[in-house]
Amino acid sequence: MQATSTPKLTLDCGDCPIRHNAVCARCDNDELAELEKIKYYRSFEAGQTIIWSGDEMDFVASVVSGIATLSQTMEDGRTQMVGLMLPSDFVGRPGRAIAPYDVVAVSDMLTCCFRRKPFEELMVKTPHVAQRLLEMTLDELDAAREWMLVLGRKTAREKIASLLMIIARRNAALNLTRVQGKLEFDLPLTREAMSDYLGLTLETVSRQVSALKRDGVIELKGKRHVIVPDFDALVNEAGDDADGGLPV
Amino acid sequence: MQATSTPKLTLDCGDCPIRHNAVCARCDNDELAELEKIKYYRSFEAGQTIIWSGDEMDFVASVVSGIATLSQTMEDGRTQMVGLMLPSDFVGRPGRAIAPYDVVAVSDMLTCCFRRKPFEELMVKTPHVAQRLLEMTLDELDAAREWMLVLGRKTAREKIASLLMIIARRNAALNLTRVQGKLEFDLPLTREAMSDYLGLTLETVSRQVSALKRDGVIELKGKRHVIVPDFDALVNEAGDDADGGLPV
DNA sequence: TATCGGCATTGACCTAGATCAAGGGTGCGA
DNA sequence: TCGCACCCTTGATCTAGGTCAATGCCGATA
Repeated sequence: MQATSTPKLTLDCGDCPIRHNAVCARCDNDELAELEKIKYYRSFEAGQTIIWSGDEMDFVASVVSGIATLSQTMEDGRTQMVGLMLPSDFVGRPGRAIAPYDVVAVSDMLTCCFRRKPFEELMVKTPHVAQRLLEMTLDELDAAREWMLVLGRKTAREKIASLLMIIARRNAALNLTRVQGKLEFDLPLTREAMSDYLGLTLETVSRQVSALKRDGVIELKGKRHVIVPDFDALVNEAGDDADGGLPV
Repeated sequence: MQATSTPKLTLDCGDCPIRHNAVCARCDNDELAELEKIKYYRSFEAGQTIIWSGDEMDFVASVVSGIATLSQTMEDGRTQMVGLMLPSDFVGRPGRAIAPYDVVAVSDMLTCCFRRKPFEELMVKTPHVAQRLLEMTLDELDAAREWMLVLGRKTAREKIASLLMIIARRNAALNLTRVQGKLEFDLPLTREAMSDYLGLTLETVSRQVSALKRDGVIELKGKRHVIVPDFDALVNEAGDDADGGLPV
């Protein structure tokens, strides 16, 4: 966050950090050139709401860097996070104009955007985009179903362990490190955001984090930096069998 | 279930009840002919497990008639339903050989199957299949996220009401009737299956169904036939705002 | 017509997690 | 350096829903 005004953002697709994971992953050079024509970058600050549920949404976007959350809120204020959007994840849906969730930037973010209509037209012409989007959507569906088990059947302690596991895994994926033995990472979420993801209260989150720490499953440096001495022990606490389900 | 032995099952795609909703919905006649070449029908009896989680799965399928559930089970036996597959829904995933969930026939079922490899090859050639599958997958992702709110934040009573709402909606969709005012339908699920879907115990399901009945939100004929005198009242009990989120 | 097995209901009691309430850091702007 | 906003933690208490247990209701089988 060194600049408060938004600088002109440009990036050659060839140099893009998410080139090989995002919707454009399968594109050849010609297709990439087509995308390049209609893309534009947009940045958001930590805490900023990118889209409100119910708003018209005239673009779709790939997360280039930073983290966003998708969440639903009931009239009485109960809220449930339904997605954690990390670099290369795709926000928005071709063919839909109204956003069904709030999208909030949790950290400072950079997104690669496409106006919806041109993107939809382009999808018809470039099958590799549609193919990749299908693959990504199927992965997200798996992740959502995995999360249904967490929400529906796991205890508070298991829920916390499950969340830490997922964050550790994704972190490892970004850094291309193995997830086993000792590892550490920063928690990108406040206790409240964690509670919204897990269907708990923030007090319960706090208590269970303390409990895991007391039991030596994790160590904390400050509030947000987590050290996991033994990843297998954490997986065990999550109640998953050894393979840990889908590597999200 | 008049025949216990499986008769030779054939059906012309033109006469298929799910022709305009399934993965083949967008196909033109040529594409349909391609599909017709590789399709085969398979029927299952109520209660039969179609696929075990972890099993090799060499086919994908559309549900033609009947109902199936997708569910995950933890080692200690806790189980969570993660999907309810109704006519026109698609089971299996192109590009994946191992089933991640148990798939169980809840009623007698008929499915239209394709061996996985030929189907994957066909998907490359017939973009309309891939397009439709993307659309269906996006819808399922929305439904899964909607369900995350139910599992994470709703009370037992709201959960039951939400489930009844969804079943009523889907039933209406099949019969092409409006969902408003008075309506009735059969519950396709046992109390236990309902509890697996809702992340509750079967006792709680039973109690809350009784409570909704006592309060006049629903009436029961037998254990499984539900009459909803006023759909809006039910929606209200589900805690959803008037529009009720995504029409699944 | 007895009885058996699979569902469903209902009651009594218990507990995990929610709720209410009181501090405890820590960083930042004045 | 003060003080104010945010987070976060911890304690005391309450309650929704789980657990355990008994019973009811059918439809199927003999």
